[in-house]
Amino acid sequence: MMKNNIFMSLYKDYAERIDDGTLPPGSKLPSENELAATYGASRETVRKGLNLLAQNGYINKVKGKGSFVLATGRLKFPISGLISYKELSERLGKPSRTLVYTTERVPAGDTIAKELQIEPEEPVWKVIRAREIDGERIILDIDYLLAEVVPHLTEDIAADSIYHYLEQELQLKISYAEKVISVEQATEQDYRCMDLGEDKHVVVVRGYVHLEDTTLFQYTESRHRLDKFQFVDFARRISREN
Amino acid sequence: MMKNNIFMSLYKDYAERIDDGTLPPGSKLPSENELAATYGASRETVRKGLNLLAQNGYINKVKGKGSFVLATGRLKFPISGLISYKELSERLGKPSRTLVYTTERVPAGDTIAKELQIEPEEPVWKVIRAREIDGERIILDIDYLLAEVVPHLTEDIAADSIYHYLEQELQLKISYAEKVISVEQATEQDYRCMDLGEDKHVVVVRGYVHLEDTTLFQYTESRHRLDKFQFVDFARRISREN
DNA sequence: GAGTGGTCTAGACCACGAA
DNA sequence: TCGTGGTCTAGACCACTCG
Repeated sequence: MMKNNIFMSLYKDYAERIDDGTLPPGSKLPSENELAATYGASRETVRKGLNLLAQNGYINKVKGKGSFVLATGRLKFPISGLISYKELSERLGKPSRTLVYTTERVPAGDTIAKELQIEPEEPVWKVIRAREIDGERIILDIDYLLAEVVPHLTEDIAADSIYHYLEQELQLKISYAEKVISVEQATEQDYRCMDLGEDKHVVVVRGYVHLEDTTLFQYTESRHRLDKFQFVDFARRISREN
Repeated sequence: MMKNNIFMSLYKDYAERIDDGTLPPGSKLPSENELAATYGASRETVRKGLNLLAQNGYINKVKGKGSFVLATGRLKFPISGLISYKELSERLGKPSRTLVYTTERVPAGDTIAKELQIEPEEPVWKVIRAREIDGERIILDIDYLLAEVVPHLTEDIAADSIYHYLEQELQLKISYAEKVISVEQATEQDYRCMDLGEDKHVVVVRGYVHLEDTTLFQYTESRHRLDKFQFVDFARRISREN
């Protein structure tokens, strides 16, 4: 059951030590040769792990000098990338609650069918949840999942973590997602299900989630209150040499 | 002068063919062994190039089947990642113009000194530019660059591309950036320098850009009109084994 | 079973930084 | 010069898909 990738072990070892502050920003990691020795692995394998750390903003590699821990983690508590709300809130460690408004199996309908690229009659699971932080309903998540892929769903699962259920119970392999962030007029539903102030707008994060075989199986609208919305992105520059 | 990385050539070859539609979504790429043969390279080297394509949302790799072109590119015209406005507008192909309001060398001042983690007296270049698309000033970019790193700057450079100047002329190695997206009240300056409608808010993208040696040398505020703002993100799920 | 991608190895040569 | 990371190789074994 355990996965024994050496490079993934190395990645997790160091990601953890950097996250919890054992390795403070500016620290120097052991050289690739040293790591190869301590992990009993080849240098190329060590490099795979280190490159993963670099991509995710944990370290910076400098030719001739070594690998160094970045300070990014300090303000990394918000998030980019493909992560579930449960995983996120666990990292934040803030008092947080999920209110489930809807968990029902319905035909997709024209609008959603277009987003999921299916027929309007096709059955989907429709889940509506509000995320309450510090006593205010800040985020409204509206999820649509292909019923063909996810045959069963309950309010209890929706209240906990749908992703956890999909990956652990159904053994689905979630591969990648496209997200589009924009700002739109608040709807009637937004006013009803969230604690909006006077703002007429909400930030909308649309997510299109795909399985390993590229099946588009989930469409999500995550609607955020303007004043509480924040999105953090870490980006490396691709070399522009000719 | 030319950089001859084999894996980078492969990446650029296929990125281009996917961008321009020569390879439509769903197409199957040659197998890794075939690519190794045609590029006269080892399989590991080919895999480096393919993994880059996968990370950037061009392809999806499936064990036992092959690598396939994703449809993501179709709605990829907006952007995530670390890319200059000039590179972006060239991809979009829309009529676009840059208005330079300010190009001056000044002491950082308290606010900017804090963002750039320097002393308030330290000199910085302050550049203010509006981006006009379809005849409307949609984006207001306010850049601060360490004068110690960038000794000279002109309005002509600001009107063209600062990044191009930094990388090509000054040979600076831009490595990574953190971006934070949020929504804030529009300022007096926003109203003066942009064509805002009735909206009281703007989307603010703060960027902290670092060199290879992790020097923080640029702080940017990119202020966008609500109704024109869009941010696209491609994310792969990190395996959650264990 | 043949073909595919995923992981790993034990070497090699290079470019860069520091002493 | 020596240690560092960057690139590359030629092979190996595995897990998966498909006919």
